[in-house]
Amino acid sequence: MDLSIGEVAERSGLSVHALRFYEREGLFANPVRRLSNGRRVYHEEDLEWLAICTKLRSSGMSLALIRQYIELVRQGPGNEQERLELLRRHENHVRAQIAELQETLNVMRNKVRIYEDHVARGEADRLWNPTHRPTTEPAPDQECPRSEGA
Amino acid sequence: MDLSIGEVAERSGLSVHALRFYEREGLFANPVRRLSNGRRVYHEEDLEWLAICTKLRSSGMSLALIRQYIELVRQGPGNEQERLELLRRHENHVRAQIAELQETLNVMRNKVRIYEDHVARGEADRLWNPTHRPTTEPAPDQECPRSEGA
DNA sequence: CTAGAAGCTAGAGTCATGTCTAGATCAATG
DNA sequence: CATTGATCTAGACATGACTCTAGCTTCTAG
Repeated sequence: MDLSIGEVAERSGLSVHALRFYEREGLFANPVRRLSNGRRVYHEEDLEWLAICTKLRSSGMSLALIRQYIELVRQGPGNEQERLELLRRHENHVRAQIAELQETLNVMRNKVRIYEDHVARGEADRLWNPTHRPTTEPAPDQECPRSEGA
Repeated sequence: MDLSIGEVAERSGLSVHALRFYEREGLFANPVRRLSNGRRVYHEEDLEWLAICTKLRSSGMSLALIRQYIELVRQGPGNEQERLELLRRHENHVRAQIAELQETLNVMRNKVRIYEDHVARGEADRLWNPTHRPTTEPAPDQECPRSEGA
């Protein structure tokens, strides 16, 4: 079952532009074939790959890394070790991302509130006690207040 | 305790360029003050904010969104509802990211192997049975093979 | 007083990841 | 046969988030 670039675009969710771009970037395992009139022909396996590809992309794998991987695939059997290592590295990367995101959630829950209190108190402080700044310089090099100054 | 831009850069992990850039982009709650000689003065609370900021960034919050948030903070109390909503939206975004990353891990575990099998079989197929392609056109418009052709 | 480090501004450059345009070809249709 | 729509190529443009440069000032140490 042959597929045109338009069909692949529709089914993969990528634009035809992106598909041509991916091809230029060498992201297809099998170089995309052409009809005698120059038009690209895709097959189901390309869609499968694009689905994986999109998933990897959305997890933050760069096109450069995906290309590295697909280059190994293109070289054929024998380098499974390297492929695995590459994927493992990304897997670790993904795990780290997840951990960091979890932490960000905590930050958002706690720290942001605390920070807002800081700001609120800071504002109040400045409103009521504008003399708490000068520390580095005696007199002429004090900070010039911006909005409150004039 | 006043801090120069260099000190803040060192302690925040951001470059001095980035700090000036962030300022231009309006990412500081309190506009950065200057000494009479024009140099920026930062304080501990700026470092705290930058820490949060960096966390939000690393979780994929865009500078634009961070700016929206900090603008609400700048407007002072009264819009806590909006701030919360903004953070909640990002929180959901982060959750979605985590879910997607988990799924990506599964994909990497399973699908990639399967895909590689496909490719392997596909290659073998083509090597041993080069007649399985022509489907759309009778004869003159068959695909022109690329590497194997010549 | 002078050299070197650190700051300043405005604006140009970079990188990744696409998106869009122009101008041409080709296929199907009224 | 003319139009419409899908495709092609090469290359320009866009965006986000920085990064770097040029040219100048200012601080600090010797």
